[in-house]
Amino acid sequence: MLYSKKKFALVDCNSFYVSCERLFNPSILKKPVVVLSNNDGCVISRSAEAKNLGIKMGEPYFKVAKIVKKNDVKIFSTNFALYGDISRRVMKTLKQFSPQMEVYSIDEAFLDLSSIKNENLLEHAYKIRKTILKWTGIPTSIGIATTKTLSKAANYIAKKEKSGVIDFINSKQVDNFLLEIEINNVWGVGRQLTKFYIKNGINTAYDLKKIHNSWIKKNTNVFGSRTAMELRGFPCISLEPHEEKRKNCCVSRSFGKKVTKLEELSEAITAHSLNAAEKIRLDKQTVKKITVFIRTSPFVDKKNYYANSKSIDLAIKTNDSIELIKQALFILKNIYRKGYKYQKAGIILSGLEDVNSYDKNLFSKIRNEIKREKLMKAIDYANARYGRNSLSIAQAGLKKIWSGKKQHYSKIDTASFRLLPTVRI
DNA sequence: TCTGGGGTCCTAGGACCC
DNA sequence: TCTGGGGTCCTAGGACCC
Repeated sequence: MLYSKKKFALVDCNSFYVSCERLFNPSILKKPVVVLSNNDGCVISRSAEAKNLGIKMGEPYFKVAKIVKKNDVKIFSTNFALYGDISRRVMKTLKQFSPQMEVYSIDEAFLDLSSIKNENLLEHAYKIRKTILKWTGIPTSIGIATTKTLSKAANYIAKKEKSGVIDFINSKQVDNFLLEIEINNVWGVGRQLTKFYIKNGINTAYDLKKIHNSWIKKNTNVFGSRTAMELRGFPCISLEPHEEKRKNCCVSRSFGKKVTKLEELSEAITAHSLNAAEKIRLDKQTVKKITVFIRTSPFVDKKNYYANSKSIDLAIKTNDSIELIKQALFILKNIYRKGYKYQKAGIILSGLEDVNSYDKNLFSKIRNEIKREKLMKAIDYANARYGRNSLSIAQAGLKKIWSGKKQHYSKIDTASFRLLPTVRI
């Protein structure tokens, strides 16, 4: 045998962000609900009822405002602290069903079910769904197959089934299911590949499965041929159970209203630098390279579009907020141009490394290094204890006129007693 | 008026070396 | 001053994911 038969399950939470909001707000249970991205910009999660109204994923809010109003669609701004917390509960529960598990995103995970007998797979999946729903309140869909790509495909079909589970391993109609999946909904096929495939008459997952391997190899990259092989049942992508530390860390936001002044951009970049520094300290990492970028809106006034970014390689790796801010503001001054209406700014920390590999060298410029480390620890502690940005630095600004809109925030914080819902009897 | 944010991986091309 | 082939490493940009 060329390979060992694996069995994968992809467990995916249904309309995850919406489901999280529903947990604390039963009045929106059977109603159309959407969750908006930062700054209330785009739709990033939709309930089944909202999908049926024709509201599309990723659509700008202002384009669906009419439908929203007409159908009394309930709107929520993002509450990532809440979604992250619920996600951890779901993953913890899932882990009981297979220690070999890969948390793939905030709302989905691959499980290795190779040890389960074929005839028991369905029953096992139902049990997983039932337990997750009972313990966390979150509805899920499960797809089972011999490769990750096929389990994604099975999951896609499962989302439309009442049972919420599709098992390709025991099914004789896999090809029929694959015919139902448009090529752009295949895992690993994005916008560019979709265009190319459709031009060549490949319109469904089934078409991609049936196309000659030599053609795929000649015309696409390794990604393309991997996807096609996986659709045929040859595993090319393995389970990655270890949670690896991130290699880059980006913090960026678009502004609530357009920003023109360097001072305002500086405030935003300072705030983003603080958040990024805190994130990498939490992971016990240091950074080698800082990039700062700013841009105007790519949608309005295209003639006056301006976007720029620059990087600095640090002489010495650090995770010190004050040092990072200093460098970031230096870059910002360098790329800032007067007379533009800026829409977004951000900072990227790359070349992240573990603190242990932290090597002090001759160019160390941070004086009182021990003191500064203690200061950073104090800031991190205060912000963990009293909420993000409880302790900041003055440079980040207090008014924050650049900060985004959050008009429909649910104000649920599972880590705060103050915000617990009250029950009146 | 209003168009998200945070990641990973691959690839082509340049710099450098022998 | 000119000549060639072949290798590695790094980086920026693109494509993809949720």
